[in-house]
Amino acid sequence: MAQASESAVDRIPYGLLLARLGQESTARFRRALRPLNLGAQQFIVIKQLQAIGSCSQGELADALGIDSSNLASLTGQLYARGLIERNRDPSDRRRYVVELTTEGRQLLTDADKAIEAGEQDMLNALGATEREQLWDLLRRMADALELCPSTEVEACVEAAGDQGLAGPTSRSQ
Amino acid sequence: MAQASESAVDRIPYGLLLARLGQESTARFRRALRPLNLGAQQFIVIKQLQAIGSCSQGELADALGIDSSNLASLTGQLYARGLIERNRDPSDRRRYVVELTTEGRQLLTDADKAIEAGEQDMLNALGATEREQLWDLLRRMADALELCPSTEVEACVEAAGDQGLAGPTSRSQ
DNA sequence: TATTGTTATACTCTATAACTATA
DNA sequence: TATAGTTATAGAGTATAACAATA
Repeated sequence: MAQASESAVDRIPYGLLLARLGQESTARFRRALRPLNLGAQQFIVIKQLQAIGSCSQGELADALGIDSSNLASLTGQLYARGLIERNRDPSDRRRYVVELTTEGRQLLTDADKAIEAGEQDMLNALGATEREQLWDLLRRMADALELCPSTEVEACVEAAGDQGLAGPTSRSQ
Repeated sequence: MAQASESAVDRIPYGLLLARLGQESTARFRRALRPLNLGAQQFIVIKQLQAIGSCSQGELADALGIDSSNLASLTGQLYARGLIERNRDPSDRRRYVVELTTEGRQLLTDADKAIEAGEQDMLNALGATEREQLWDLLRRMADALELCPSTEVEACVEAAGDQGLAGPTSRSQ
């Protein structure tokens, strides 16, 4: 492995590239979503909710790596706007089960359109194959960090191996 | 489970993955750098400065995609702490030429060590070859967006417009 | 007592406009 | 007039602690 240890200087660290690219992406979200009166974090929350389906606020906060206290205010705003529904879990009344409403899904459709252009523009330098590569690499990083799960299962399973072990949605932590 | 509008749903968009991964990376920077009393953005600024060498604040702001008004306060803090030097460009006294000081370089060495663990942890899911792939893909995206240039040349390229000559900023490398 | 979610608060980061000093 | 940088300010995002209700 030629990890260029000659000088720690020559390369901007991965995390820095990731941080800047992420900030750029967030900025594009903000600009694109402003006409919809939707904040970047609000979008991220409902988009994630769309991906994993209904879950508790704690699970959602965990999936997004957002502090639960901050998620509380986000879900509060989304609920006030009728984009999500919140119901107490009958088996544990402390838990709030959150879920997209029809309005939420509709807005998400508009939001997806709104961010499309900026999205494509950011990927402009890469060909189709490379985009797939990038997707795969980012997804695997996110999976390993338990960030932005694609399915409800991933959201709840700790570090269960990807193969076979998918049995019951054991929720132990 | 209703097969609801999954049409455009199937995938979390690139930008969302990028945004979350970037936020995670920034969060790790913050935690790792706190003992050094260095903010994430402060680190990003001096790290970028290390990469491209001395340049004007405007060029630096442009390279990082940070608004120049915000960069002004960042460089103010860094200067107050003796991490960077600021000198007026003799040929245009409006311009501030910023540059790392010896102390700045030293702190950067410590900062690099501090973020190392979190950096590796984030890349844990990827093998050596895949890390190189990821680096290449991210770098090309950033290059196309003129973000986080690796060299001074890249940082100044966009400034090509009102120039009849390469001017005083040209410094081959 | 531990956990789910809420409120409050402080801090960091981002965006915009008004201002200065040079050009 | 236009440009480089600064200041001020409002808004968005993050981190922590204290709290209520439930388990």
